[in-house]
Amino acid sequence: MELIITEKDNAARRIADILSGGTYDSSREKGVNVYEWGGKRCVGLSGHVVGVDFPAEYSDWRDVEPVELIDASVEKTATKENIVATLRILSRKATRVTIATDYDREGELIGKEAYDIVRDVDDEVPIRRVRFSSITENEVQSAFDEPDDLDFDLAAAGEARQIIDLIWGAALTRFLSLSAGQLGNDFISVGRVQSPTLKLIVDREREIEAFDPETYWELFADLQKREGETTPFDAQYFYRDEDDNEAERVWEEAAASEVYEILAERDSATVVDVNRRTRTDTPPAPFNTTQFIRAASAIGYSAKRAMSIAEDLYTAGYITYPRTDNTVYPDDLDPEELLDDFVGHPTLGESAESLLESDDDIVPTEGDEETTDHPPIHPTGEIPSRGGDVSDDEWEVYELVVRRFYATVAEAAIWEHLKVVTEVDDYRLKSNGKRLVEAGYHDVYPYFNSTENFVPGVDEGEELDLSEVELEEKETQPPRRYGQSRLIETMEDLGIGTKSTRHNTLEKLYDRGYIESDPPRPTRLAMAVVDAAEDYADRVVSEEMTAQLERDMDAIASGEATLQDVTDDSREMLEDIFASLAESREEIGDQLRKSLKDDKRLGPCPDCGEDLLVRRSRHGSYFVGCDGYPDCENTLPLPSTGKPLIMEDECEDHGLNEVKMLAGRQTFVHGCPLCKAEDAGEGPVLGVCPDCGDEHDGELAIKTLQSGSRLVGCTRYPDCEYSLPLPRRGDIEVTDEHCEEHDLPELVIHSGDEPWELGCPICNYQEFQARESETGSDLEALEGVGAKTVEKLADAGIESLDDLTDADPDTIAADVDGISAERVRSWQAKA
DNA sequence: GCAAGGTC
Repeated sequence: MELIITEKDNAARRIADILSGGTYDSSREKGVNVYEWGGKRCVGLSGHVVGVDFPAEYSDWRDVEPVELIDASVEKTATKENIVATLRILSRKATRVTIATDYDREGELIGKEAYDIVRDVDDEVPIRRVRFSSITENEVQSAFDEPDDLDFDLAAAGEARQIIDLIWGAALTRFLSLSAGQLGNDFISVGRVQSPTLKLIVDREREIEAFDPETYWELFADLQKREGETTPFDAQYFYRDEDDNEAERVWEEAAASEVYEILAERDSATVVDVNRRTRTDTPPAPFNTTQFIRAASAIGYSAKRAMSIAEDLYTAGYITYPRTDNTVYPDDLDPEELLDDFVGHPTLGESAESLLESDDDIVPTEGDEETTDHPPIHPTGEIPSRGGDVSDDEWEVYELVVRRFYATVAEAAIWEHLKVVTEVDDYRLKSNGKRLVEAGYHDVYPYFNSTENFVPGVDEGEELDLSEVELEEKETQPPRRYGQSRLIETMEDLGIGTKSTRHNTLEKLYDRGYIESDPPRPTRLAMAVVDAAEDYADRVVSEEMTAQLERDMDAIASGEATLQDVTDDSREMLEDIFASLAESREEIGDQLRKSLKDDKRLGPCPDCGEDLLVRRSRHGSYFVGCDGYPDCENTLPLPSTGKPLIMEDECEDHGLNEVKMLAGRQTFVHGCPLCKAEDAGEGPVLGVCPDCGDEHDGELAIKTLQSGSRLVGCTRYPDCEYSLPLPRRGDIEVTDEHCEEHDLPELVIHSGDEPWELGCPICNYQEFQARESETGSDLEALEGVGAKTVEKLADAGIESLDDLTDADPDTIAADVDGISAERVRSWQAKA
């Protein structure tokens, strides 16, 4: 019995299909698919099934000095126990083992992990390795015809990376977290990839903060031919600067006005130069992961969402593997054959047909990167049905992948650029026109900007009408923040992270409270962490650490160095860092704590002048409290939905930062909490609060929230969160009748023609609850939905079955971890 | 409860 081991289930199934000619049987062993045919079994791992970690005695952060981690042993433990167990069982029956993991460094390491598991069971069975860069009949067959051995040096290079990342990451993360007293969920993390990425964002923010805008002026006018093509076109004033370059910006107002006065007086300009040239606009290269994310982001998908959709499309068999560095199609991809699959399709067919009609041979474009891992992302030829197999969003991303493939086999586009220079007295104007002469690939790939800019044909010496002269005052702008896809591209350029992890790294920075919003903006904590790292552990925020590691890994892979050499050197370097870090522990901790507080600061407390901070109550709800507490007890409420984000805008009346509530698609701007509190106001007091009245004299009052909805709540909110619901509409009348049981006035609601008696608000609520529990309605009633899921959904703004049925499953899946669009759809069907 | 790298 031969056992074939692949990196993932999907690959296992496809290899079984190819090698068995479609005759394999599949079964499940401990939840793992096993494919079997004629004396062979094939099983897929799930990437790494073992991971590195320190022994258990190092696990309590408070018991261990971070520096001790440097020399702690590093163990491998199973992280996917069912797969490891299955592998052990299958190995016992194997007479030969073939490792068929992905053809890259990490694949070699994953293969070595499988090798160790097999060897642990059987130290004799022959183990061989096959390598192929795409799972196609030809590649797989020839790989199995010429098997090779596992490359232990290459795997060791990967292991060195694991060890170095763990030791540096864990030791420095624990050091910073301990120094700032941030244990538990809010630890302060550092790592070889996340920290240089964070530094990119922080450095840009520093530039923005240091930016000093300068005023300048630009002049524009309209020109028009006197006969023929008389549509007006734009012209802009320019001059020659000291270096004899063309410049449009005028830095002195007086100079700008002088030009303006002259131009405004004149009504004609003379053409002094006409320059026409054509430019070839070559079609884009095939998609690797980074370029795919970039293109998807241009049509409105976040990196996370784009990858999640791509993974779904891949799993369903519509596109190839979405994690790849490769931008060169493999030889066995036949573009004509793939185009043929789309012929006749109602929306994708026409483009494919036009490409097939071309007389020239189809030669796909190539990017700079050619790797052995996987082919560039392209459609498989299996076409999903829109609205049936895939949602609208998934279709949009699928179409992008299809059209990108079209673009790579399409003709270049041709542009004609026309530059016209005109003269008015001594002043010059220029007009830049561009026209798409041959649309080429733009016809099949409409995602790039192909707008034309009209400038008519003119002759030198021709007189043109001049009108609409305008002088515009402008300011130089600070550099723009990096967008998510720009960050991922920059990471790739710097060589940090991998195709599979870059987008996750950004998510991690969000989770750790280092960045907020989109495009990401760093928090004060992020700036303090980068500051501290720059001062004491510069390596960990520099891309140079990865560059050095890559060199070291190459040395291990080529046999010039050993894993031991490299990890020893790295440990020594970290020892040095800790030597200087130790003395500054308190100073660093102070700085981090201060920035943590800065991230919560809204502005001055109107009562005492200390800082108002966003805080969290014991019950988990957010509110605004004073830093002067307990001397100052000033508090302000925040809405109960979502997580507060402090915005840059400040309230003019109170000098407080405005607050935005992040709740997935129900995200909204709350504004200045003090303004809101003043607007909302408290209505009449009804009676004693049943929760805290005895102890703290809390009273129940009718309150109007910023959303316009009303409730009966305790005057001591947020310290006391007791509340009762009130109807959305109608005027509330407080009657003289009192409920004997609760000693509260009965309420009457006036809306429409008939007033209705709500009665005592407590009785009313109890009756409501009784009805609720009878019908057993709402989210928890759904099968497979527990309290935890309800909580997750609430964070995304889904609080009832009604919300759920109205929501878009894909958006929910993108917003909430661990909930798939598929699951949401099944709930919607049941609801 | 630390990293980064696979994969879902």
